[in-house]
Amino acid sequence: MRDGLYSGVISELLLSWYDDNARVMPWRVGPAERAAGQRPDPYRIWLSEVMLQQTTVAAVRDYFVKFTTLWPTVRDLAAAEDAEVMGAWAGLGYYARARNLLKCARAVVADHGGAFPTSRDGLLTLPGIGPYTASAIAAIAYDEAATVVDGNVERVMARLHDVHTPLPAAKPELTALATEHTPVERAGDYAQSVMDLGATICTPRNPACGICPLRDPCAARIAGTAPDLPRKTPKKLKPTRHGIAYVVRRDDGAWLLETRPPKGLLGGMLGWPGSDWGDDPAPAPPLEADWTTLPAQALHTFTHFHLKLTVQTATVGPEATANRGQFVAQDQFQPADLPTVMRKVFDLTRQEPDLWG
DNA sequence: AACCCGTGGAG
DNA sequence: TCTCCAAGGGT
Repeated sequence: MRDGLYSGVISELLLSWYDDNARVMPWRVGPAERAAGQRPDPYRIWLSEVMLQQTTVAAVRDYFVKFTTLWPTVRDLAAAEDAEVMGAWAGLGYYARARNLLKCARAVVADHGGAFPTSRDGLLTLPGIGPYTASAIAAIAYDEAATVVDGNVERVMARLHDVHTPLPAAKPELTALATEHTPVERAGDYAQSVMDLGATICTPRNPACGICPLRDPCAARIAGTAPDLPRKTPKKLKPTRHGIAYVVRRDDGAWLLETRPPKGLLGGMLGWPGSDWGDDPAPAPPLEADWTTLPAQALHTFTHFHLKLTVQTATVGPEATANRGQFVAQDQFQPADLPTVMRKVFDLTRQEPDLWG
């Protein structure tokens, strides 16, 4: 072991800290329930871990409660309609997760008798479960000594060992270090302890080294480099794309909406018909109408580009037919089912009091 | 391997 | 305001 940091020392410090400081979350089994012999439900662990991919605990909490209330078991989820699940996921982002969530639930029911595989390798075969999530479920739900490597673990390892290699090149090195520290016993608690530490003490900015359980062995704290680690290769700047969104309302109150193609950006989600998004896309109105252009644009930033959407509106008669999408009755449309950029478009139309007559 | 894929909060 | 970024996976 490099740096003289024996794995047992680190995991013991972290587990001891975790026993007193574990955060309370709806998907966690607390100490009292654990003492009573209760084990984590693999379905709930899986659901929480998928929701937590690149997403904060605060953002996930309400969605987790909603999903487990609507669908208490993996069989319930597997039997749900696609549109129901996509609508329930709306607002949480990274919608491929929701598509894979359904695929995975249905695979668990169809191919595994309704029970999740109990090993990391078995979990890895399922859609939406990658190296991190497979390790997390195996460790937390089944006590397998799998090593969990997420952004928190990478940051803690980079600081503990003062690794200056920038990410993502440093990933193999940080993974190896994390593996050396993973204990055979309580691997699930250990994994959660590192992630809790990263979320509350070993934070990206202004780490609280003074109260850190690893302050003594931490090489970066000793070197004074902790706030600057991990280093990262600079990322590209985001271009700005433009587009037109068309909001059509029929006399009877119905809205013209479309389900977007199943792959790519916002795949499978509900949205307003529109042009392509690019440098100067061609207009693509879904029907012939007397269009009104709203004074304000909808502004939204995705992972890799900014978007400025011009919003055009029209009211049409009962006989109107569109070349795209379908009319949805007023009482069957809920703005909460829209991804955020589409909800912003909707909100802009609500700011025009005289718009719909 | 590099790129694609959302969102809201923190500073 | 703007940048960073959070319990990544798929392709």
